[in-house]
Amino acid sequence: MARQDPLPRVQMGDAFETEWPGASRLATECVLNLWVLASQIEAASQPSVRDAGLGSMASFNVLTILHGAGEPLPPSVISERMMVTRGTMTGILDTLERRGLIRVTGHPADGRMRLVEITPPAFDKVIAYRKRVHAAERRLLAALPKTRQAGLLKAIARLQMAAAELTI
Amino acid sequence: MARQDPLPRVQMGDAFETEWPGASRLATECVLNLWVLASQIEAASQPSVRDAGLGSMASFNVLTILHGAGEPLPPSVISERMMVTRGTMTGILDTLERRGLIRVTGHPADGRMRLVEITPPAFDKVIAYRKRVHAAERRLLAALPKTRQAGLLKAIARLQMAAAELTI
DNA sequence: TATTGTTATACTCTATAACTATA
DNA sequence: TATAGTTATAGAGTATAACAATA
Repeated sequence: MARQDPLPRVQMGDAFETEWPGASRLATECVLNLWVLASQIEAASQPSVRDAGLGSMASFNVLTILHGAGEPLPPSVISERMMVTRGTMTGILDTLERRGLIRVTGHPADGRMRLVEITPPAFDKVIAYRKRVHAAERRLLAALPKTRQAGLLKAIARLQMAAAELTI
Repeated sequence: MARQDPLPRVQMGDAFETEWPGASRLATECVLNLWVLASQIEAASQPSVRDAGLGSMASFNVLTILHGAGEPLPPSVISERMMVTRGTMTGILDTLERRGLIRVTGHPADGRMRLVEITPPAFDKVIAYRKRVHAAERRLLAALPKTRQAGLLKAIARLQMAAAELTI
């Protein structure tokens, strides 16, 4: 009787838990293979983001945040959501502006702030690209039955909560 | 009766599937929150890798590959496993050598190749760091009962197989 | 001819620290 | 004083393309 379950990419040896006292083989394999899967998805995304005229992943993240917000945002808000410094954000926004993907204006109420706005061409590109992304997401998750998808999402939600206090 | 299940960080609106024909809300939420979780883990790892004297994430990946291989490897093998070009690998190895974490020697059989070896101090640092990592992995996964952990790993394995052919 | 590694070049992202302008 | 943004500086990682050495 042959094995039917697929094997994860990264597997620890049988002696893992004796070699590493205090470690859990199952936990380590979960984390490592989660990271491998995320890398696979990012590797598939990166070229397509570039080909769609949306620049790099960091640039695309800014556009996604602006698109999701539905309104112009100040750089400080974007830098907080992306967990980068304000200085880093200035550089990313410079790149985006040079490519014509955003427009930066002054804040009407607070002279210290600026407002970042997605341009119409960039908006259209984001729409077109998201169509392809959502279709790809559906194809990918089709590897799991719906009930397993729901279970996966629930597990991820629990891990997100735990990861918020994770220290290494 | 209050809700007990944790909610994922990223949630699509109720109208998602009508706004994006061909999309699956569940699939999109799975992929996005998987990416958020991976980002959380990476954000927690990055400073600790640096503090452990192991440089950046790319440097640490090289050391992990060498540590796991248990023998010196040529740069071309490492660059393939990390999915970066040979030119990029030259730069990463330069950084590692400057920090005294690797040693590079000539290949005894093929004059075109070189062999990259982890240094004893780097080896010790990797051991010490992995102890902490494996303990953190166990703490993180403790958010799920063992049977859920096993189900998660199986789901990840299936998605890895599907992701290998993913095009966006 | 094919492969391995290096170099030159360029770009993006990243952080820290000092600075200006505004609140 | 505190906040928002920019600039200067530095460094890491990334790719492409051309190149030398070796197989």
